[in-house]
Amino acid sequence: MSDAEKTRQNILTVAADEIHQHGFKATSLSVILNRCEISKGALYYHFTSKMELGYAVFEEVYTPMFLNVWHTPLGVDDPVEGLCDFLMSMTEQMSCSEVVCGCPLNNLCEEMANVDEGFRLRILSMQEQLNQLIVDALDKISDDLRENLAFSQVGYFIVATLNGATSLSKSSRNKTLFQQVIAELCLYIRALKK
Amino acid sequence: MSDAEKTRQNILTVAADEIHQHGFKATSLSVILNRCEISKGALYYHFTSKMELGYAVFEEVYTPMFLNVWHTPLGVDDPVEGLCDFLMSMTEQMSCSEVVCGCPLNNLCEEMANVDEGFRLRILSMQEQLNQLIVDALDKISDDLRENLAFSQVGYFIVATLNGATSLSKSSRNKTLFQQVIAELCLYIRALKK
DNA sequence: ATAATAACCAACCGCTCGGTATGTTGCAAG
DNA sequence: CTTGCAACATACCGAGCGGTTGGTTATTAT
Repeated sequence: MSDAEKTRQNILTVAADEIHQHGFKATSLSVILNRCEISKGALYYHFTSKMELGYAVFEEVYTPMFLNVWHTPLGVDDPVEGLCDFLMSMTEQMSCSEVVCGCPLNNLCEEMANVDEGFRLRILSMQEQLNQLIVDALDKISDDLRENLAFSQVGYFIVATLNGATSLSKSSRNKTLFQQVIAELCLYIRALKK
Repeated sequence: MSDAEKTRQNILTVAADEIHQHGFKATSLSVILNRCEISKGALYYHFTSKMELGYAVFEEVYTPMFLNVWHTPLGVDDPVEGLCDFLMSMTEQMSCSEVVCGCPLNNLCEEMANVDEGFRLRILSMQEQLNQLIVDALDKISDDLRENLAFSQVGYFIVATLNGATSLSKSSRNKTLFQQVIAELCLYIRALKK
């Protein structure tokens, strides 16, 4: 990797962390510059504006991260148990920053979806992809599931509840409420089976 | 009501709307001043800082609004049906601003819970009160409900899912996803009964 | 050897922000 | 009649923001 590419990747990594911690609007370019130990010229050489930097973070950091994180538990033989295991292990391995800062995708959705069309469409696409992962997984074992289930509806329900659960952990500053919601969510998911 | 009190109430109403639309940090005092047609001196006569204004909006506008909105559907003879009716009518009566701007409580939770302790504690208290309303309602008809239900857990689950649903409607800019999640939530709620 | 370009750096700009200090007005009590 | 305070208005401040401009350096092609 060339030096220039290293610089770019470093900016993306640091920016992703800052945006996760403080949101997009409250993220200061000068803080990113300080952490990367570069000048403003360097940043504006690689990105044309703060907005483009935000889009790049979304596409090159958040998107692959999310697809990867969800792909694994849904790819196993029994995605229902895969999902539940995944959710339960989330509550255990959840770092302090995740308890406090929430999910990057959900954060950006709350903050930016209604003020910037570029972010909105990227977020929407990501949500649809996640939902499709769930739908595909459920399709795979549809024989073991209850009749009359609307898979897409179920997928969005799961994603929505998970987002709401992270939101609750923000205000309580601990995992308890999150764990409770996840526990109830697992009950719901397991009840999808016949 | 004295003139001074009218001014104060007007500030609170306008600020509540601005905060709902743009979030707390992105809400500009000068915009509030313009909409209220008052000077900065007037605002700082009634409130000592932007933060105190935010707290006042939360306590004097949002809190009573939320308690009132939730109290009605949970107070009926069958709160399970009351809740479902309430949720379904929400999806119908949902105004454009609510689709786009989301729930004020959830917005503030996402934006402020991890950066300001004052907001965090107020939000947490509000969430606990809402949860208690649900728990009380379920207690009332516990004989008709399944055994081994953790009412508090169920309450937070419902609140979390609802929040996640509003989040989804932000990125899709229409009610469809919201309606789907709510429909699935109603299925879950009705399944609480024996 | 020189010219060109990629990859930066430092200084600065206009703007908006929350907040403050001081000035003004109307009414009510003495 | 005037004194005093509640209820504002006006003007200003420093800080931080995203973004721009004009260099500078190292590498590469000719």
